[in-house]
Amino acid sequence: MKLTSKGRYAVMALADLARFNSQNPVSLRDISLRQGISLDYLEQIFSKLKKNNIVKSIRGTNGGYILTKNPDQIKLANIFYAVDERIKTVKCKKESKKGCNGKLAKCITHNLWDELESHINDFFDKKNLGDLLKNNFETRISR
Amino acid sequence: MKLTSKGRYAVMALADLARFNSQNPVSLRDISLRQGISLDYLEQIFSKLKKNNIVKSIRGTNGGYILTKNPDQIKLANIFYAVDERIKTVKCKKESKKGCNGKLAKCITHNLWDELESHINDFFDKKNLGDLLKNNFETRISR
DNA sequence: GTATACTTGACTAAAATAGTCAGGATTATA
DNA sequence: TATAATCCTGACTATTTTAGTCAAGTATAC
Repeated sequence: MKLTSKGRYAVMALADLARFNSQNPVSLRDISLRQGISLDYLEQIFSKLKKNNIVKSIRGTNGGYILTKNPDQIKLANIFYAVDERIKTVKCKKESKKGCNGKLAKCITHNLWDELESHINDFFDKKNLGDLLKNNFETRISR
Repeated sequence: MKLTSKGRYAVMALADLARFNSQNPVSLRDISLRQGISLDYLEQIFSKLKKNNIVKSIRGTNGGYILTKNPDQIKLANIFYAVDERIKTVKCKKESKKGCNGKLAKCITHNLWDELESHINDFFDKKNLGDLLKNNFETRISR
């Protein structure tokens, strides 16, 4: 299973982008300062986000990044997928036609992980960037 | 997030134990051979399972391990907890009274991880060893 | 008393993660 | 047209985690 800071950073950065995104591009430098994420690391992450068509870039002075879609249309699952956060539970090493680890049948845990995996994928498939912003706002006004 | 082979091995080994457990203790050597898991590694794992009162041990020749309870009473959540597989999603490093990363508010992803965490915990809380054995049996007769 | 099995703690190799660093390309604007 | 702000790319590295291995026991059945 893999679910690490890279995915979290990606979501944080995109949420930041969505909030300060009013037509004008937002620079990674700004995101870096606001979110406390290393600029160099952000560059790595945004390179992947761009390849996956989640953001587009504008170079040069006053350049930066812009979301390609409405925040409501960007699923968290898409984001994780883009930065290589595969929701992968541990697999049996030598799965073959025979089964797991060369045994006759699938190992007893096999279906279990598959089931968990789809659970988590569903979770992220149902949430989009817009939800996150809305949720955050609600939390803030509720105190 | 952490969900690795150690947890999988623990579940596999305990399922094996449950199947071949007819009053008589089952040795780690047998489990090791049947499941293809290193004996030394199993010893580490069972040391934790014993501390957490999931199995009891019988030393000496013909010794081995026995489940302390009925398989139906052993939740997978208990097993993972025992072997230190915490279902921990990535946390914000410097969470303080102020919030995350020294910012004023909680970071926007904060609630998200909490929510995912309880989702996964629920999943493992609802499943027990007995379910797993039953499920595996059903799978096998259904083909 | 010997083989079988549990017990314990330290050690280690490999992989993954979380960055860092260096250099380059593009563009606004002064 | 020079310069600063950006994006862009790939290689490098330190740290942590994972998945073991190894060694030296102790207890017990036979």
